[in-house]
Amino acid sequence: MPPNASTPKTLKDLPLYRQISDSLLGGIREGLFPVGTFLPGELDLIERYSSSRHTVREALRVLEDMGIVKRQRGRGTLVTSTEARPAFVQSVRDPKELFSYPENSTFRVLSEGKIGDDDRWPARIGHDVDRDWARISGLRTLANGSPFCWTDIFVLPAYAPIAQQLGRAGVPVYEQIAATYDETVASISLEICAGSLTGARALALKVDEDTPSLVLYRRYCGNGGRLFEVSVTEHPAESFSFALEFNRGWQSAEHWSWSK
Amino acid sequence: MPPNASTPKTLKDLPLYRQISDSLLGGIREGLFPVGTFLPGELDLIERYSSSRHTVREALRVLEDMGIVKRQRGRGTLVTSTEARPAFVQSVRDPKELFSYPENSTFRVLSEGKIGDDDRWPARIGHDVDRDWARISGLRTLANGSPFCWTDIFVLPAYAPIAQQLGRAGVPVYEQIAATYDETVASISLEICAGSLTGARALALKVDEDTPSLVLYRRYCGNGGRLFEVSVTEHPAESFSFALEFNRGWQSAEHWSWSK
DNA sequence: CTCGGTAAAATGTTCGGACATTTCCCCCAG
DNA sequence: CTGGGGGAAATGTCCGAACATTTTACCGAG
Repeated sequence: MPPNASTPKTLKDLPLYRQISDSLLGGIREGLFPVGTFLPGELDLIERYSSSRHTVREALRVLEDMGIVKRQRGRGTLVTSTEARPAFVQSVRDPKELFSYPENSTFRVLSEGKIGDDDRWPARIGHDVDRDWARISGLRTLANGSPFCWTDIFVLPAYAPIAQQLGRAGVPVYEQIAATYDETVASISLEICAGSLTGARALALKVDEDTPSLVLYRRYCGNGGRLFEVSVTEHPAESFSFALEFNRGWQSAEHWSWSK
Repeated sequence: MPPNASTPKTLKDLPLYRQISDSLLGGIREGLFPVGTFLPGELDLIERYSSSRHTVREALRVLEDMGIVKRQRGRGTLVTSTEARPAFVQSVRDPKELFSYPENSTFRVLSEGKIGDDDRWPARIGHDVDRDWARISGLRTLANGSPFCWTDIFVLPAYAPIAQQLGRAGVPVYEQIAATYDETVASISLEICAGSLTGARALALKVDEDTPSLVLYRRYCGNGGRLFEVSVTEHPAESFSFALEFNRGWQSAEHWSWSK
């Protein structure tokens, strides 16, 4: 427990419009502005927070993007929810962040297989890589109890040396692998990070913990957007987003079975 | 074919920032600003469009929300895609819009059943309604080839008279049904519209075309947000969003089987 | 050649003001 | 009681300006 319990972890100097949106969200959750009612008008909020209209509107826009309120011209700002719509599109700079998920997230192993066994993976995958790929697992991710995306995880133990190198430098390995997969498809991104699996993930994938591996995440989110923009390198511009051809039948029920 | 082919359907007077974002998007698609390059700086755009920075930034925000560009402080505005991330969260005022999907959308029937046969539907559903519910079908919706959401469609032929009434007035029927389902769960919305199914949908649901029916759409999108806010009434504030309890196992593979 | 600092460039944040458009509600005429 | 008009209220659009923060690139000292 931190010494000063009342201060959030990163209070710092949040922008004013973020402070206002946080304040309003707090009021919504405390029942000050119940769902179904309208928030005070913008001019009212300007007085309450001694701010400008632009800043207040920016705060309201944050809440709207979160799915908390819905603004309607001529009517007002309607409170529609107390919980934010999960924002899964985010950028990560550190591979560790790939393992951080929203709270209350759980994972379930749906299926396992070996690359090549599966009609999901057409000939596009290089045959040399094919031999080394060890394991595929489809994970269904549940955020707050609701499924929101699928994650296919490929572990390449044979690439352990490269993985260690990737942990430090990154770029060369990326380019090496990027050359293999040079086709890009929207809304599917292939993500790479080096590390070792631990805990539930290692158990699910039946990989020894702490075994250095090159892990490729292929994520698909129903929203159609890239779930992550991986920037393990120091230069975010070089974040790779090469992708596999998306087999439209890849999620047919034959492939998915609950392991319970 | 329209008489004047070059004019969009609703040119009207788009806001300036929308005109700018459209112009920039056009340039991106024409190759003026290829994916991976940076857009001109904001000050540059201000000169090009003889506008203010606020308006230019608003235009860039539109593109960012579309997933076309990614803005990075201190670096610039990076072009990341030529195609917009599907924006499925929208409001509809006319029930007919519920039938309008993004272009290139297709539907596949995944399973059929009768309400009550399924553990997905707990006792929360009133038994009187239970008898009248005729058909359930789960549709997987593919937008531009990518699955993005599931739609459960319930057709209630027994409600045909009410459906016709709903087609005109709307509100009373809403209230009548809303009284039955009074619990609200986030991210799941039950949507109602009256009409008749035609074409592929009628075929998929094995319902005669043009049979007046009360159709309930229960949509779930991986994004966690309501897919539609249905406002068939004249007062959007009364748009109904009552919902069913979300059974977390409802998408287990046992229930989903491809019909091919 | 490497490291460090510094300046330039780009987006982010904030303020102030003005007018446009939509919605809602009251009131009055019929 | 019904319909329409008009005003009030609320959000949307747009302009101008200033400073803050981050990133990049350059350049000089060692």
